[in-house]
Amino acid sequence: MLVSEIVFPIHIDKSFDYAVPDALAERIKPGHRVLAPFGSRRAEVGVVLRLHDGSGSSFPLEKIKPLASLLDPEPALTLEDLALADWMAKRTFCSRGEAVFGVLPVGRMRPPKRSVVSSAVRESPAPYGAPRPETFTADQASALDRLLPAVRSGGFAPFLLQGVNASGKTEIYLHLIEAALESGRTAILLVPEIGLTPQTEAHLCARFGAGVAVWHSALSAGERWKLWQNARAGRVRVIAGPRSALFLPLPKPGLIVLDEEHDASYKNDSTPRYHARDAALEKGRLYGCPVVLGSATPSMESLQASRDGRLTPVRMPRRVADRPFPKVAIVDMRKEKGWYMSDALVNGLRDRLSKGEQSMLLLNRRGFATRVLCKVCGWEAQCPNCRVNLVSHKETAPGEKKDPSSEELDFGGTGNRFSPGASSLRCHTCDHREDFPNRCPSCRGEVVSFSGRGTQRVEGDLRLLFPNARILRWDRDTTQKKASHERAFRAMRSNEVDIVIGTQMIAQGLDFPRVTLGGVLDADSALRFPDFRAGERAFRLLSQVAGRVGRGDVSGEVILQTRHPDHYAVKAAETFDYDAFSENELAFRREMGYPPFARLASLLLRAKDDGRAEKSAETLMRFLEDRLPVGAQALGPAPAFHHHREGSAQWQIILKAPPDSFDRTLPLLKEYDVPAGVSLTVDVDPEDLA
DNA sequence: AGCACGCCGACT
DNA sequence: GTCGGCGTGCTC
Repeated sequence: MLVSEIVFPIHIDKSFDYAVPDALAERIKPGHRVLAPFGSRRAEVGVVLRLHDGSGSSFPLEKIKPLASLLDPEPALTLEDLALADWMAKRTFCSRGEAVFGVLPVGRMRPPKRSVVSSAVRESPAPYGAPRPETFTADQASALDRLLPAVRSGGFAPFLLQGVNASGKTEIYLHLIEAALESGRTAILLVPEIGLTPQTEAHLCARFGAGVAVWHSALSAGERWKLWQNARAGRVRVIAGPRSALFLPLPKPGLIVLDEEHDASYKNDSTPRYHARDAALEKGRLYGCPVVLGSATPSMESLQASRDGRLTPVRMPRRVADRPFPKVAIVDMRKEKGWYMSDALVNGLRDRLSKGEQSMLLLNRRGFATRVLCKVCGWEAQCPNCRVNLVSHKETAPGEKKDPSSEELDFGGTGNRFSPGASSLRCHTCDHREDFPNRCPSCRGEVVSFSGRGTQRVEGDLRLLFPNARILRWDRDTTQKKASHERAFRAMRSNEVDIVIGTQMIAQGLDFPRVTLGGVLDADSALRFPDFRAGERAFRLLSQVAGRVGRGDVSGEVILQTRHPDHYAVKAAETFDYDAFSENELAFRREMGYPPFARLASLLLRAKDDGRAEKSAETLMRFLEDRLPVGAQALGPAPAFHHHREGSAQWQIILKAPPDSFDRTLPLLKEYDVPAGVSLTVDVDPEDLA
């Protein structure tokens, strides 16, 4: 009897044996998607791991059921993909089934009834594509000398391309992609979640025309399916997209590029919690193709890997056209009396307005006021689920706007008058929403007040300060709709904006040549985060803002407002000195035993009842302490950063072990029985410790 | 992960 | 008296 070993996308680490009907026996292969009866479910999607004659089956053969059907004519996964899933299951501590479906972005989709006929993958090249440059800078030329031979000859080769902002990394990527295509292979370009700018897309289309596809997270199921089919049929030669684009089935991959490799969005935030950087390297190893990690400010992990010889370093230290770095001014806010905008910043804004140049302000908090409280009794608005501060948001009153489709890009004067009636309170952790209270819910007093400042409030202040300026707010609230990113981008490029105020998302990768002033309103916000990566994130944020400024012909200026002007991350950002920063940072990580000199796993125990969660964490702690290999530590248990979340309580244990013993530490968890009513989440190599 | 089976509270 | 809460146990 022919028996197939099937996995399902479920959290148990088991495979299930099914009999293969004779009609399928000839066609079925490992990697095939199948439909099979599973428990009470009539037809569940599973994937074939292997086929055997049944003699090795651990399940009584007389009890096995037959498969219902094959879902696709050909296997959805190659043997290499299955190997990649095996790697992922071990690496991220998930089940094989979860990993298999993790490397299959169309996993549970059913093929449409009518077969998908597809022509061009992508419409005509977009408008502002750059022509292929005739010459390269010296840095670009020497980088290509190192990278091109690896792409042309094929075979696994891992690189770290460290190029300062505006050193011309994108051009290197395009050139390498071209080389991969010329040798008859395909290329994958990974970008951060919000990092695929219309520019990059346009560059790719202009250069490679049809055959370029973009894997958006916003694609509909049908579009995903179609793109996946097109990729496997060989109609896609270049794919660009966020982390899951890595798993599109391009035949003969010849190059994987991971741009902004330091970016936290490469870590998948649900099971399987893989890091696309590690997965890309593993895929390159399995398929035999070069992998290029690019960044202006590499992660400490990749930097250390390049020092250990696990990545080949390639550096581009100079900006194109020897464009000068912007002048960076650090403003010590402890010496500023009064307002959150320093005189230097206000004067800078006024100056750019008079010259018709653009300014960009960064504040890492959206909404209006970050805290809402009662001045009489001290009550403070908190999320009922998460017990974190609720943030007030001004809502657009119905009827206030004539054209609802343009409401998120509002250049009109809504003013700064705060009207509680048109406000809501929102939880930024779980998205709980409620109305702004007219009276204090606790003491019925009328003086409900607010403090702290988000982008919405700054936007209002700017409108009061500069009534004639065209101001654009750019954050998650204003870019919820599909086209709004693109529209904001075009508004900036076509000079319809004088001042843009936004969160993180404006600091990344965008190229606005007219911006000559950058301001970071609160440079310390990243430093305050209780995490060992706080310094790294702060330095990167500051240098990213600086990198957005002065990209045109006019040189730029950056103002960093801080209360820690002497912090090494701030000092290093002042002089664009990644090397100085990373020396300090690596020394700190080594001393404290943090990554990259150790590996971490965050263990989260969650239960309805706080006491039960705590107790189970203590039990797990004792279990681990009795079994940990030398050098490994378990820290905690402590209330998790988000102690209360969606009605449950969470306790956390941090596992910490030197890289060589980490792999022996993790499997201990398999032997631990999680008590009833408690759930254990394991996040290996967490990007943040929450 | 789902989904069914199985034992205790507030409603027609 | 039922409808339904979610604890727990199983899926080839």
